[in-house]
Parts: sequence; structure tokens; C-alpha cells
Amino acid sequence: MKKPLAHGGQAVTGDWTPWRTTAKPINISPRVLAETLCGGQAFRWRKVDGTNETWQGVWGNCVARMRAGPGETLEWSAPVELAHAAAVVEDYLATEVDFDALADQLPWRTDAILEKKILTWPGLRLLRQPLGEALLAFLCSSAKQIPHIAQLCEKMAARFGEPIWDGVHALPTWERLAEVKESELRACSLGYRAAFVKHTAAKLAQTPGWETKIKNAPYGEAHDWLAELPGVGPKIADCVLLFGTAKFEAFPVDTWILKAMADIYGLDGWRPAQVAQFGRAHFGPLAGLAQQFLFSGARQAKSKRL
DNA sequence: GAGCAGGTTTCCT
DNA sequence: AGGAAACCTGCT
Repeated sequence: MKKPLAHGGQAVTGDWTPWRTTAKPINISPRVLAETLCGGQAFRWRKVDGTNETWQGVWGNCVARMRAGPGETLEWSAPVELAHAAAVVEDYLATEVDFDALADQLPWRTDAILEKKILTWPGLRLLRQPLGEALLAFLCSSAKQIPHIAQLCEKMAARFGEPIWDGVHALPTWERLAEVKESELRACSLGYRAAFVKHTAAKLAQTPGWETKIKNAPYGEAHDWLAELPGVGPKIADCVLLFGTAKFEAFPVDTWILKAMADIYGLDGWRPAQVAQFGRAHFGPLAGLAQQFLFSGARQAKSKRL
């Protein structure tokens, strides 16, 4: 649905740039694109009403749409007024990373189940999200399902985030969150997570340059530093590192992965920390990518059962 | 209404 | 160390 151009062709709110492919074409099916954008890595992608498998999302100060176009090639579009540099979108998608080649480096040759999961999600990618946003989203994720985490993000963005375009707000920065009262956060339905956000914001405010520090630190060091933040345990620290810093050694173990790993590798009774260690040892430096395949597989298995 | 959900913290043994 | 309970909220 396209609004008519007003005033001699000037852009009005609601105009989108023509669809374009990435410099290095990304081959992806609608199904795998949906899993990449909405499968639990990021929480601000929605299907556009009235479209067939077109997704609209927000990250940083960007708004964009994506779809699997002709030939199952990924295409994107942005509001004309925002005019994102293509580089910003390509960075988010990590287009220079060949995820098929990375998946090929996983030990699927000696792991038939992993092989099957990889074949089920051809082209599955790990997005490069802004670190601060990944931390905020996953700090709100405990004991919540994806749609609810998405709701919490929307409420925080609407209340405390900078307006970007046409009623869309960015997620609030940690600087802004440090000024917000816990009661205001509770008003976003965060529940007990409100205190986590508040106290984490305070701690981050005392640590200028924390993002650079985390990005530059080796995995173990970054993990331990994050896990000292209130409300951040081993699982959330791993999610933040995997999705917010592309440290692919990170192997987040949630209840689904715990169960999947127990089923697949006979790890009954193992605790999350042990399973995480097993995962890193078994899958190697790209363990986080393996985790994503297993996680998508587990989600699919569940939705099929319903 | 009781129970549970993509966890963490706290409080026990 | 390791296990259980509590913590908010929303959904079944």
C-alpha cells in the first residue's frame, strides 16, 4: 500500500525506498528469514500487515523492512526520510560473513543430528545487534516468551526511547535508563526485572566505555564482567555476547537448549553451566551458531506438537 | 484458580 | 556445592 506523493513528488511519511539487494547477495527463504529476525535473537521485528512475509524492524536509529525476494534473495527497504546508508543495514545483517561457510565448519560430519538441524535452516544468520540493545532486551527476558519480551521492549521504547520516524521509537539508551525511576520501569510491566534494569543502568553509568571494553575483551573475561551486572546470569551474558558482540564461542543454555542437549547427547541431569561447557567443547569456537540451529529446531519441534 | 514461562538471586542444607 | 523458593506479569 503506497501513499500518493504530495507536493510535486516530495516524500511523505510512509514512503519506502525501492527494494534492493545487499552488495553481496544473501540467499534465504522466507521461512529462514523469519526465524533469523523473529526467532529469539531480536525482538523488534513484526510482519507487515497485508503483506506476504515482509518484516519491519527497528534497531539503533534505524527502521527497515526485509523480505526474501525473487530467487529467495534477501531484499530490504527503508523509509525514504531516514535514508539509511546501505552500510548500516549490511552491518546489521553481517552480510560480509558467509554463514553457510561457518555452518560448514561445525562438526556436522560426525554429528548426524546437528547435520539435520543445519539442513533444516539453510542460511540461518546471527544478526549484529547494538550491544546495549541486546543487553536491555535479554535483561528483560527471564521467564518470558518471545512475544512478551517484544511487548516489554515496545513499552520501554515508547516511554523512554527517542522518536525515530512516524511514531517509531528507538529503545532507550542506558544513559536514559539511568535517569528513570524503578516505578516507571514497573509501569512498563517489567515486574521484578525493573530493579535489574535500574541497577544495571546505575552500574553501567559508573563504567564509561563499557561497550568497547566488552567488545575488545576475550569471551571469558567479557562473560564474567557481564555476569556481575544485576539480573545478568550466565545465560543472559552469553546471549548478549553472541547477539551483541558476535563472540561466537558463547553458548547460551536456556531450558530448551538444556532439554535438547539432554535428549541429543544424553546429558540427563546436567546443569546449565556443565552443558554450556560441553557445548563449547563439542561444537568449538562457533558453538553459538550451533546453538542457534538447535534452538530453532527445538522451537519448530514444539510448534509442530501444538 | 493453580501452574508455568527462553533466568537470576537469595536462602537454605 | 547444590537444590528450592521467590520474584512480576500474562496466559492457559
